[in-house]
Amino acid sequence: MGRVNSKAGQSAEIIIQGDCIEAMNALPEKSVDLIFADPPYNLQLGGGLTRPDQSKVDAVDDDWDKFASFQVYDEFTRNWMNAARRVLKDTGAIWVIGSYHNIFRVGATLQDLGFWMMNDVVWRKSNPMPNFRGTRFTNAHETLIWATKSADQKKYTFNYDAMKALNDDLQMRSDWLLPICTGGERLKDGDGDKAHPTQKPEALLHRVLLATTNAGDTVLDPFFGTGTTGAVAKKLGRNFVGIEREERYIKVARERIRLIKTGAPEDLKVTTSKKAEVRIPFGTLIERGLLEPGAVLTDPAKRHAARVRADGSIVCRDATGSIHKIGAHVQGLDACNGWTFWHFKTDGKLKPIDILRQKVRAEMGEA
Amino acid sequence: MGRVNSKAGQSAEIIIQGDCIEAMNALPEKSVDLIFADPPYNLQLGGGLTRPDQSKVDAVDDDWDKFASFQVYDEFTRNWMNAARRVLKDTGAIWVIGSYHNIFRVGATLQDLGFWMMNDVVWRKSNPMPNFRGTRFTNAHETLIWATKSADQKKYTFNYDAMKALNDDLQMRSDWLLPICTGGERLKDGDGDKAHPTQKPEALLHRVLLATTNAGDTVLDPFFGTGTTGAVAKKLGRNFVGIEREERYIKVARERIRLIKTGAPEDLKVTTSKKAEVRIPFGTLIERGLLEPGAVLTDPAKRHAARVRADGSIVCRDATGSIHKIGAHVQGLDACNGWTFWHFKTDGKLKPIDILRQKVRAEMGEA
DNA sequence: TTCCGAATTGAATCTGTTG
DNA sequence: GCAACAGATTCAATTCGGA
Repeated sequence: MGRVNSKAGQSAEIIIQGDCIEAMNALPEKSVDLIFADPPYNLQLGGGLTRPDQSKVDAVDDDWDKFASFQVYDEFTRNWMNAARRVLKDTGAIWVIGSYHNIFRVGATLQDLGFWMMNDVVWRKSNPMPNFRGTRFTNAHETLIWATKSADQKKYTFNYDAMKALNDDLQMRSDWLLPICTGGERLKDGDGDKAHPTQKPEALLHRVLLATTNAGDTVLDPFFGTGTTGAVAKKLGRNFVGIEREERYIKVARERIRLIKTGAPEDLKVTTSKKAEVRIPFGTLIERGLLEPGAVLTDPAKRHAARVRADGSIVCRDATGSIHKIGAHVQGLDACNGWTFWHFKTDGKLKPIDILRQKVRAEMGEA
Repeated sequence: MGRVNSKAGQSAEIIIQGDCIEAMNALPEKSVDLIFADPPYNLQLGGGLTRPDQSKVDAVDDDWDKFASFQVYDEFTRNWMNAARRVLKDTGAIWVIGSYHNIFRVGATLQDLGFWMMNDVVWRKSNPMPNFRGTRFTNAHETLIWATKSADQKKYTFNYDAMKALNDDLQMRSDWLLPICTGGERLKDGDGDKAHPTQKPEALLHRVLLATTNAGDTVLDPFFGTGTTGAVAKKLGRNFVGIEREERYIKVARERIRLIKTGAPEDLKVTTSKKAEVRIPFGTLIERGLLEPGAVLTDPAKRHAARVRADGSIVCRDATGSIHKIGAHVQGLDACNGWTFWHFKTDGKLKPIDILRQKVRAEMGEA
């Protein structure tokens, strides 16, 4: 076990190689604001699975997902959660993600240890793997649990208005529709194979960190893998500590995070008060990486320019608000359809942001 | 405790008033096909919970009693689940619905008792109650767990094709979007207040029963409430046994169910899978003269050719065997469905031999 | 270069009957 | 109980290759 990467200064990025329990016990107590944990799911797969076209499904058969029994898994869970609890500030919170194989044990253990559940959140996958044999319902979601350190903890971070802004000025619900991690975001090893079997999408972490941390907070991920938590934390100006046992994952994570740029502080500010109404969640574009925080939008004639912030609000000179509100403001009008007014540059051409919305709609299928 | 309503004949509708554990223990073992359970999680409303030693549990909403209350709840859960397990047929299954307050304990207990999870299913509420104080995500879903009696249980009911038909010919996913129970469906008492605080929508039970029971099966609901399970079971031609402690809920349930009419048998038929159809050996086609010995079969691209022999085996170059074996062999695969792979020429066109099988099935159906 | 069809792939507790 | 074998079974998104 050893510290791999540590940077002093305004942004701490720490990756520790080793067992997560030992590593957490070596950290100062009550030192982190949020823990995001993606522990092994304890899948119990039978023989090989083939698709109808007889191709083979690449199973998660790694050693780190092998447990002898529920009892052994529960003990593992209690141990890492106790270590996590120690390093968590009293005002801190924890997120754990899992599937039906493990999430009920995870949830019960959280409660047993005194964590207090705020929500269970369902990640609905827009493109899950089908059930090839027609034996069950398509396993189309995973479950996240968000819990504070204790029941009597009244202070915790929840950026309610930022979530609302991200969701078209409707309260963010407990079910989130997001695609799984594929395409360019999916990290590959030298052979072109996936670098990690269970890489999570950045959009998921974006929402988690935006909702329950503030810029400058420290996020701990005890099952760091290829570093999605670190990548999004850096992008959003949060400090992070990642712990990972496998050197090969750390290597990938370091290179990945090296290339990430932190958004400018003014872009990372999130809405703290009510804003004008919007119809389509513009924030989804940022969450999904179609626009970066800090991206510049202009009108077709380039008379006005605005900067995009992480929660989907935009800034033009002194004014902050939705794409519609700011669009109306700069034109001196009462109303404006921001989707067609604001443009972004791609391939040297200005295009309305509405084409990005269409892209998202196409990807997400139903509303 | 007493039996309130029992009807002999083709459709059994039984409502039992009393404690669900005692009542289940009084039923014959291995007698029900499906259990649907909506257990209480608010221990105060659950009322009359007792510890194993029969001592009364007092108010459990104080922080100091959180751990004690989880233990008591787990004990309660183990007790009713064990009783449920006893009355369940070996081919039977159980559904349990809950929210984050109790579902993790319920799920872990199911696993501890040997039930085998098939899916966790998310009921997404299209019209959830908002979070008025803006302190959390809108609690917009509940979780259902579908589990069979044991891991090595190979036979269970899942009407895959019926679910697929219900979902526009796409596999039914594990997330279901349904409205909460309101309007005319919501039962009221004499004062116009809701008769039961957590009445479930019939649409939810409709999907559960259609997916995992057949007409004529017996469904048990140990927390019957105002009888949604019974109402839908009757509508769909399933027998049911409902157990409920409170007389006032039973009264409402009886009147409700009395008004329900069972659908006509032909309307209750659902789309079935090919697996359920009669098996036709390939040799039958030759026997019946639909293919002559010596007939030539090819794949759609005409890359491979095989000759049919009198006993239903086929020959391709040196290899002899079943249509499936040879189909797999020539493609270099482990398996192949010979019915759809091999084609024969008729009217100058290539057609899969599967249409001949369909012809035989149609003829057998008439006979 | 662009467009269209084919191929690939993702945290999966993934068959049933006969001999 | 195990081996052999029949034969049923997939959605969304991206990438690749040929026209």
